[in-house]
Amino acid sequence: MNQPIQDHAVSRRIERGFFQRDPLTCSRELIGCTLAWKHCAGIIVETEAYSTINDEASHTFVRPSARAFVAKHRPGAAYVYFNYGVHWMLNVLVKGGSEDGFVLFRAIEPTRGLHLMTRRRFPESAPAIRPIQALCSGPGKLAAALGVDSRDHGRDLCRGGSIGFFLPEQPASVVADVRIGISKAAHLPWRFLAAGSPFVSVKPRPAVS
DNA sequence: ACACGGATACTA
DNA sequence: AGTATCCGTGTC
Repeated sequence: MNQPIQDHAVSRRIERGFFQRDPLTCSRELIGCTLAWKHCAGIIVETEAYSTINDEASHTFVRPSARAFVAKHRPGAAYVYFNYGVHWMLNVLVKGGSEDGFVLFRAIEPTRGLHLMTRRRFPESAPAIRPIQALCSGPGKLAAALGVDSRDHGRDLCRGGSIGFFLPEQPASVVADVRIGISKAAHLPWRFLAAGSPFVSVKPRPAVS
């Protein structure tokens, strides 16, 4: 259990240049990649894109502090914030392409550190059979399972070590859908999911034909 | 359907 | 200071 990242995976580590592109491209291409976070890891199965350009749902639209964050950090920096007084949200800054913005991580398929993630998510519970599909099936769940909090705000996710992103053996099949849980600019199809994955927060609505 | 709960950025 | 808003989850 808790095996370190394999050598072949290390060679597939995503470098900073990956995040020097626009939010939509990064959000789409991160689907199927592995997010490694210390002793835990999972396959990214759901993301959302937020842009600093004409996106009312982005923090940068109304928060000077978010705009300052974009200005001060390099692409690949973690943007972490507390929402609804309850949950931490993990984003990564993308910067230097046609548009700057963020990718919000909404769900991963857990692959490593399952016991640790389960303990973090259900600290008071006795060991019980939990549906693994629901362990990281939402941005708040994901951050809680990985132990993400304010200390990770601004962290460089491209420095190597036990935290980082890794390309899959082969590209995933990706589906696009509208973003979830937002009150503004909710019609934009900027949510990306691994096709058919049971580990997502909300299944995509069927495509209209 | 609803309670839970804090950071941020307003108004004054 | 007080108020409005917010990219959610679990339980009712």
